[in-house]
Amino acid sequence: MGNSETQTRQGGPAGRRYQALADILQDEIETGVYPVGTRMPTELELCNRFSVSRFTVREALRRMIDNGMILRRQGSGTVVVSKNPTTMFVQKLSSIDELLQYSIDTRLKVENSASVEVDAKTAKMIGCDPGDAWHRIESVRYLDEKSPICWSDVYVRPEHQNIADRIGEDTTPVFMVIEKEFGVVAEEVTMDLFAGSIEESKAWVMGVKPGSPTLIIVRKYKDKTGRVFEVSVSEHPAGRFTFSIDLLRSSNSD
Amino acid sequence: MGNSETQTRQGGPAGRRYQALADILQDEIETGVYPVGTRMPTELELCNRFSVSRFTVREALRRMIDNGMILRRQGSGTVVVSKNPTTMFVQKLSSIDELLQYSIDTRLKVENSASVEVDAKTAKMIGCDPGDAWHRIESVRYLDEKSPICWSDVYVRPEHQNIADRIGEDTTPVFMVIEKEFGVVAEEVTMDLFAGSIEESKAWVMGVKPGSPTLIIVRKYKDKTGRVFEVSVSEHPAGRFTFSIDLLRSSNSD
DNA sequence: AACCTATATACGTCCGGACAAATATAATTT
DNA sequence: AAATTATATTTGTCCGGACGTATATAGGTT
Repeated sequence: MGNSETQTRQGGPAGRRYQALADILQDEIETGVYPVGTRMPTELELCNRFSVSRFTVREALRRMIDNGMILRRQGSGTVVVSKNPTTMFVQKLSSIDELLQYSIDTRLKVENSASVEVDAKTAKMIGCDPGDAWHRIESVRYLDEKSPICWSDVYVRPEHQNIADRIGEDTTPVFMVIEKEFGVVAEEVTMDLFAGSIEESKAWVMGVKPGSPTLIIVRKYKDKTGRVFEVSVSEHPAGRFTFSIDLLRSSNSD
Repeated sequence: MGNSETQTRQGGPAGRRYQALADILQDEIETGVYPVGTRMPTELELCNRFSVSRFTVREALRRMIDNGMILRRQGSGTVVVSKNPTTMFVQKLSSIDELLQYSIDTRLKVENSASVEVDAKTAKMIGCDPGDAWHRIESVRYLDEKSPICWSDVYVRPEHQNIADRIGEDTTPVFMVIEKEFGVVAEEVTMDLFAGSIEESKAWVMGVKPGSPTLIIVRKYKDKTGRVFEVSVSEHPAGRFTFSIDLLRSSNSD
């Protein structure tokens, strides 16, 4: 990268200099020049070695941050945290509806609402201890009057139990009602999807044969302290519902 | 932002100037000063209006890009694409394994490999026209010798059919073999999950009763032109497999 | 040895300037 | 009017410099 006279990139490979540098550094990490856990050269050292400005170095490192290969801390330095670029694919959810994957005109109808002590089986499914006190709202989600999509058991904390009255009023998701009403914010949502058989009581409501296949989705909503403030267990009889995910290769242009 | 004398941030609110600017601009977008679909002021105009350098403006706009509010194109300008910061929840897949959700020590065993013309039912499932020519690789994924996890039908383009020999050699995912072998790159992956009943022939191999519930996952791999170059249909008998998604509220400060 | 302090180090923020590359616009030609 | 060309506009890349702020290190104190 001879840069004696000016910086006019004449003769250069039409390339982004920082990208070329990022490629080199990534390669050096992969080949073990900078092992994971160790510290990389400082910005100034990289500037001197490659005869580029700090801007170029920082731009290169910025990309490597996005790729999850390095981690930087002011005053400390740059640490290698991964040998190969991570976050290959990214899913972006642009709205709550995409998260829940229901069109806004579906509606919950509450079948039952009561405080319960969860049994062992449920405790395992929703990820709490047996005997914990939760308020369970049993409901059915309808597309229209005659078309039940899924059975949904919503578990909320006892102190939030009065939100049960609000369910079905409009199409607002339950966790958003809690957010608005009690000020908690869902910082993390985990979803588990697996297949199962529908039990007799629910099968009757859903209009399918007992034991027929269902897609079970367990959603756990956590606030920033990591405390789960809502768990929902939805059972979708086969053919009623498809869960779709669209993953795009992250545009970090490796 | 009175900045008449110098840039030495003396008296300044200890603040990141670009962040303050980003906040202002985001607020102006939300309040309709720059409606969605219209073009925002140029960098130079923002520099003048706020008496900051281009660096600061670009840094602010960069954050708004990450938030999905604006879109920029060289030579063209900056367009508002969203009123409020989108991507409320972001899923990051740190590796291919997370995408496939199998630990690296699972292994595919090919049961059958042949060119087929897809029938109507399969065509609908994998999203192509009936009669289209694909090469189908039927296989079973094992955790160890005795533990089948799922049945997997992998459809690849006829011109890629010879990769069938490579499956099972190591634990590399099929689409990565195609990527490496033929140079195509998966730019987008869509996944559909739903419940179904396992058919008799597969049930026998998987060691479950015919008609028992399964989690069916259909994965479509597209290159950058949008052409699907691989479709895999995996059937996981109930109890064998859980698909987990972890969504984090995107940390774009706001 | 444990604690505090001064210093050096390294990343973060911000400026001004310059040229490159892509796009849009205006002018010209056909 | 349509197509082509020239020009202006706008973002992208890159430089050198300056100072702020957080962290680590070395030194001194208790």
